Amino acid sequence: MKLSTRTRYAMRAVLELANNYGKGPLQTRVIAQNQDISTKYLEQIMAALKSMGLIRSQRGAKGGYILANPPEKIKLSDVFDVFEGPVVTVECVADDKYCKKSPDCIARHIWLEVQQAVRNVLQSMTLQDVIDKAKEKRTDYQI
Amino acid sequence: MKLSTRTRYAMRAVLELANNYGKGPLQTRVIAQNQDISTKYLEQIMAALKSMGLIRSQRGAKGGYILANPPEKIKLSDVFDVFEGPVVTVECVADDKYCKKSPDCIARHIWLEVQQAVRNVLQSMTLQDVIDKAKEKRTDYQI
DNA sequence: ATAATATACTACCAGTGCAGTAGGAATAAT
DNA sequence: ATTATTCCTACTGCACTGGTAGTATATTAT
Repeated sequence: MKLSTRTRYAMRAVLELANNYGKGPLQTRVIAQNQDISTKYLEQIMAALKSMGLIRSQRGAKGGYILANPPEKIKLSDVFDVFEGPVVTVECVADDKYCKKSPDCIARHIWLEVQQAVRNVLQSMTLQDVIDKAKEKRTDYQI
Repeated sequence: MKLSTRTRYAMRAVLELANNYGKGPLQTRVIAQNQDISTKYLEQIMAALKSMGLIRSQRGAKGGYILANPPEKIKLSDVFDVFEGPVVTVECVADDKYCKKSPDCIARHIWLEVQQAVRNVLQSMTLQDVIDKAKEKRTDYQI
């Protein structure tokens, strides 16, 4: 049970955008440099984030990306779901018709609890919350 | 973020063993039939569970598998870790030397919280707890 | 002994997703 | 026109997943 680099990079990228919110577009190249990621790879990740409506783009010189909504309106689960999907554990948890045993299934109940725990964490935090926490921790905070 | 069938099948298998605890060994074939899994595939899963010391085997006719410890001594996380590993989210959460940024890293903190949430659920429940919960729910409980 | 039953071990395989690399086209600012 | 940037598409190596298959070995029952 491991996160993909896509998800990790996406989270860092939107956190950078959140940190830069209100200061104009931020370029993929800059984010990639800050995070030490392949620019070309990050490009694809940004495209996915855009297609999900999480970020907006500005093409051409001095272009880049900005958050589609203010950082306090974006939950971490919104970012998480782009690549990890809404399903956290198994299909039958998301779709109770997936298996006829579902209603009585003990195993399903276990994974349901795990999933709820994860979603609780990610839905209860916004990008702004994370930025704030970092700022209060230290002035020269890193993302 | 999805569980492998290995983990799901493993959990169901040990729950069956827990349910059968004290009644002698249970065969792979029987479990596979109950759970509608390929017997050969389950064999490999059982082998892994054995190599991790979670279950014991009895070879030959009337053989099969039994739990290495009573069901109230086995946590769900013990089973989970066999295939999903101790790491739930990213390497840097398990090993703080993985990345030099770790101490100040905000992103890492997020995944750390997610991981804790998952482990809380799985470490707080034993196989016996799950069986008990199923029994109190209905008499003709299924695993 | 022998047959039947079960685990143990090893090899193999097709499909999928991951983690990129690469090249060029479209667009916007200077 | 030049430069900077997103956009789009294709490709690739590799590891993992989810199995299938065959054979060897151990144990029990007859």
